[in-house]
Amino acid sequence: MMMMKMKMFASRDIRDLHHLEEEVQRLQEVQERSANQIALLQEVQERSANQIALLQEVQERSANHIALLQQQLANKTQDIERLQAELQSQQDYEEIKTELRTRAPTHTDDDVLPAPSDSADHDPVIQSELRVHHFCGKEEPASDIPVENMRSSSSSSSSSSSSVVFIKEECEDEEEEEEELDTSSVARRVRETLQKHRVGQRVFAHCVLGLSQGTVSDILARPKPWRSLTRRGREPFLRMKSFLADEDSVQTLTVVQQRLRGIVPWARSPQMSSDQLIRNILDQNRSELMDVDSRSQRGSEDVIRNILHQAKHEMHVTSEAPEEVHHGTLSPSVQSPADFVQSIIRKVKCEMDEDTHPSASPAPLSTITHSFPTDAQPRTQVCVGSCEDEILESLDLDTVSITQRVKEALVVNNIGQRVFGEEVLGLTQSSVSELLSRPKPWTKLSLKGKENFIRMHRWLRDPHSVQRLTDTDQRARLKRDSQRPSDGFCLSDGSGAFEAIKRPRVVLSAHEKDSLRAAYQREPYPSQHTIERLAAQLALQTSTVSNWFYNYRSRIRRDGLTEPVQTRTVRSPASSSPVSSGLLSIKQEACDPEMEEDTHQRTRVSVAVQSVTKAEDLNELV
DNA sequence: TAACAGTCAATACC
DNA sequence: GGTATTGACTGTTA
Repeated sequence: MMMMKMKMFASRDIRDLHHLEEEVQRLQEVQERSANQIALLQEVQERSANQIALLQEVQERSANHIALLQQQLANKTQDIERLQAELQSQQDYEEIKTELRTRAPTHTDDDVLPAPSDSADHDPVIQSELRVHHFCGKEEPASDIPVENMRSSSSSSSSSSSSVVFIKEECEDEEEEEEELDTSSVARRVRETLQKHRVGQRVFAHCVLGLSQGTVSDILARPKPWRSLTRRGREPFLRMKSFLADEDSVQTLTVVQQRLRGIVPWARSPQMSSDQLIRNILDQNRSELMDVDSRSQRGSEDVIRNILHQAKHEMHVTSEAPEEVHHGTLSPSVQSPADFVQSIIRKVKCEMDEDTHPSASPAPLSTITHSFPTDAQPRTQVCVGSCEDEILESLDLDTVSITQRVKEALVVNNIGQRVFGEEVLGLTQSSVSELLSRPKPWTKLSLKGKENFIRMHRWLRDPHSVQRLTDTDQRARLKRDSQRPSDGFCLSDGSGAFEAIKRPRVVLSAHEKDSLRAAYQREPYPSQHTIERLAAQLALQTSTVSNWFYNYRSRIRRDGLTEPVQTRTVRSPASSSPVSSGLLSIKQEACDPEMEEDTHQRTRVSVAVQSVTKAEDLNELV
């Protein structure tokens, strides 16, 4: 009995002991957690202190920028006043006009250029320059047919190509397309002609083919065989053929080139492009509006009239160049003259409002982001002047952090990349996808590339941005649902005029890609001969091969620059790719952009990624 | 003027 | 249906 009682006590003691041990363990855990929390709090406190210090620094920088801006604006105003005085003193306008006309003896300005506006007497310099810009800029004119022998009816140039000035009657002879052209010969002859007459590819590209210089360079350097060209691809060669057949066309192009090189040399520096001229006009508008503000609306009517006047000039340019006129751009979607003029005034005023009230937004970003509209035309870039360039250069955003936060916000709020892209960045879903998954370091971005991150940054800072986007998304969904045709297909305008002829997308096979990759390893910058040989071997078009090399190099570089994830895949050193100055503490070989999924061919290496979060990162401040 | 950066559209993928 | 990829394109840069 005694023994049994002792055993009972013993077992109770053991249980108590276990309980005590568990209690102690729990207490230790609690203690540990508390210690961690204290450490965390200290860290947060420390970080907050740093942020406050940085905020002060940024505020200081802001103040400096504002002072700089004010100084530069004052300087500009003085310059403009001086220039206006000089312009008024110009007495040789008629002489200059005469001289301009005599530059093209067989084709008068009135032939070459669109009808002058009702304000032709405004500014001879701007007039002349705008005319040249108009003539040679990228455009889709319905009636911009400059030279007599270039004339085609406005109705005949309703196709995608603009200029196409040297084709007398486009597609008037359908049978011509049946005739096989020696594209190499045509390209060679065009190259020789351009060289002989010292006409640049840019002028030729815009005025004759309605294409960009880069595209024309490619066409001339690597003409595809006639038989492998699509109808669309044959068009430039037909135009080139007509161009070669018409001596007047060559002469006219020479005149155009000369005009671009040397027209009214006293009006601008040799480096100044027509685009810059338009930019200057907008800068001038801005200064004038600043005058309006600062002088209590004194003379406001004159200023506004002047702006309207200049806007009309721009409209003259852009209405026939609906794509984009750089810098002084206006959205192609702006259709009516009234809208056009209003948009200029609105945007310039908007800029001025923000410039003149810098204190409304303390962060330096506020002084530049006003250039990026919040409406549905985000690609429109107005007046990115030298001041803003300077500010942009001084910024240093953490692109990885921005994209991560944007991605989180989109996921949490169930917002799609498509909506975000269209509403916030003015980009397509695919571009957003690329941007978010592979953000380049800030320092490696061009000015244009930085814009996207500034927009995202601003979007993140805006407390109402998510709600707005959610609303927009819902409205878009409702609209889509209500407009969705029952049969899933409809013509855009009933006439089928806008029905695009879809070109089948080239999809390279695994074998073709392997061959191209192997070729890249041997020769990252293949010669023309190599490209042709590869194209022949793989039965591909030369442009496909060269495009593949361009894209491959580009994406190799991109993947060398961007590494947002903690783990990445790399290939053997033998297939190394160019790497850039590093944000990565351990810089690995850039992975093959087209081998991303092919884990069997690579080793997976964990890479410690150095935190790219810089202390001065503005993101930390918001 | 060749190469590049940025982008789009088609399409593959999940 | 949303996202990622990629061939092709345009405008810019060196």
